[in-house]
Amino acid sequence: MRTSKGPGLSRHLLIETALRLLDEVGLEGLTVRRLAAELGVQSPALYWHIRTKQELLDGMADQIIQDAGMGPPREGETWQGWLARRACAYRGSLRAHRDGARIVASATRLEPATIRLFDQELAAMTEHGFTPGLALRTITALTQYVNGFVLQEQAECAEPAGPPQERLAGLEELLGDDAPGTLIAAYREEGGTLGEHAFEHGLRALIDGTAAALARQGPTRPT
Amino acid sequence: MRTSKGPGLSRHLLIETALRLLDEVGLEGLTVRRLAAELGVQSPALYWHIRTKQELLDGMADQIIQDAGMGPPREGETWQGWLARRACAYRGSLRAHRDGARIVASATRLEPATIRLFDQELAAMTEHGFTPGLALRTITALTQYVNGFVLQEQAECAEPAGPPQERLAGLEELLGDDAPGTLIAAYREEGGTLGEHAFEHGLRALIDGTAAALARQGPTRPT
DNA sequence: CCCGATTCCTTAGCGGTGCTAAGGTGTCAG
DNA sequence: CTGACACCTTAGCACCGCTAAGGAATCGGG
Repeated sequence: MRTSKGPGLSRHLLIETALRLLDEVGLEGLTVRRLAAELGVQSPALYWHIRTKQELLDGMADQIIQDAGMGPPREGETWQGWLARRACAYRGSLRAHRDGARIVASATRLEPATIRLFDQELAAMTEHGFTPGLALRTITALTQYVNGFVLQEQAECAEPAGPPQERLAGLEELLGDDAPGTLIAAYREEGGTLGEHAFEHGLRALIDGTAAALARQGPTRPT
Repeated sequence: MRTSKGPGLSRHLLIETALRLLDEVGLEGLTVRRLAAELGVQSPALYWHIRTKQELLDGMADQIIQDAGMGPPREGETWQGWLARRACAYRGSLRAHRDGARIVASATRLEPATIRLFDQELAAMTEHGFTPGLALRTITALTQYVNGFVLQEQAECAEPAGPPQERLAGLEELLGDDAPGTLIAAYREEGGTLGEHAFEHGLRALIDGTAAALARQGPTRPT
């Protein structure tokens, strides 16, 4: 399989290939042997570049987070606009790979570079009047919200049932015919189960609520 | 091990025992063989009562959710107070079992009874002026927020590092000494990483933001 | 130029996993 | 008494993450 000399493999190549393979076979199908085959190599070869499979998953999670292209707000951007853009970019990055949210949620340790980026974001928020603690609480809440949301999104579309109509039909016979069926009405009102509407609702609520908390804590150094 | 006659096993007993075992050995240690041993039985015996391990996990998730004791608001309770109480109860139920959030997040299907309860909650919200869609968006956002939050909480306390101090020391050498270190300041300001403060921040923000959305959508039938 | 050290991959295999096939044993209806 | 059924056992398959040991290639120092 391999053509010439040189190291051939590398930690980064493992992560890149694993992310590509993930889209094909999903998290359950992503085994060390399968990844090795994809790289034209025997499975123990991978353990020269990673200590454990979890370390590979951590690397994949870090890559997904980095790919979101987050970071401090741009010049002239309000913190509200920045947080919204950041959350959407993060969600997009999670959704860019099959089971992306599960990968990130299962990560145990992130790269120092990622944590430093994180730190810069917090620092930027303090310049907008945030206390360090409030800044941390805010992005923690936002991050966990996005994680949970995409986790659910990807869990649903992984099920065999065709998302839009079949699920609704199943619901109708589930709830008694005489039941109020508010869930069904809600499904009809929304497009599918969740979707953009639900995400933006929670996102806007979190940001607006944070603005209120910011005003509450102490309107020092407004920007 | 088993003493007498009778079926001995049952789907419900499997789930109950699995939840107890989960607290001992964690999700990684929860294997079919281990659970069978706990029940004094050979592992294939379990497959008479469940079709697959995933079905067992689904049952466990459903049990965890049921144990939260959710449901429509009490008499005289504001919907804000109800949502807050509900979210806290849900979080408590997730945290009541080791890896509880991971169990619920990995669930693919819930019992009809649980979905009906869900439907009743939505119906109650419409009586407070919510549109079915807004009601669904709201509890979806809240649920996903709690899921993500507890997932992170339980992922952290599972790590070997002593949560309070060691983590902080590790951070200090991670970020350069000359860096602003807003993260460190935030950690100091908060107790630990996350905790009650951060959870309540997001919770309050979501509820307040929902109130704004409710007022925005149409102040019909206020209560 | 040779030779030991180092890097990177191979073959073989261990203990474990979820799950299935086939067979036994008890209970109970006819 | 007997057949049917519910429930559990023994045996084992295919796969998993990971380790031990060794071989081939490369490279720096004498």
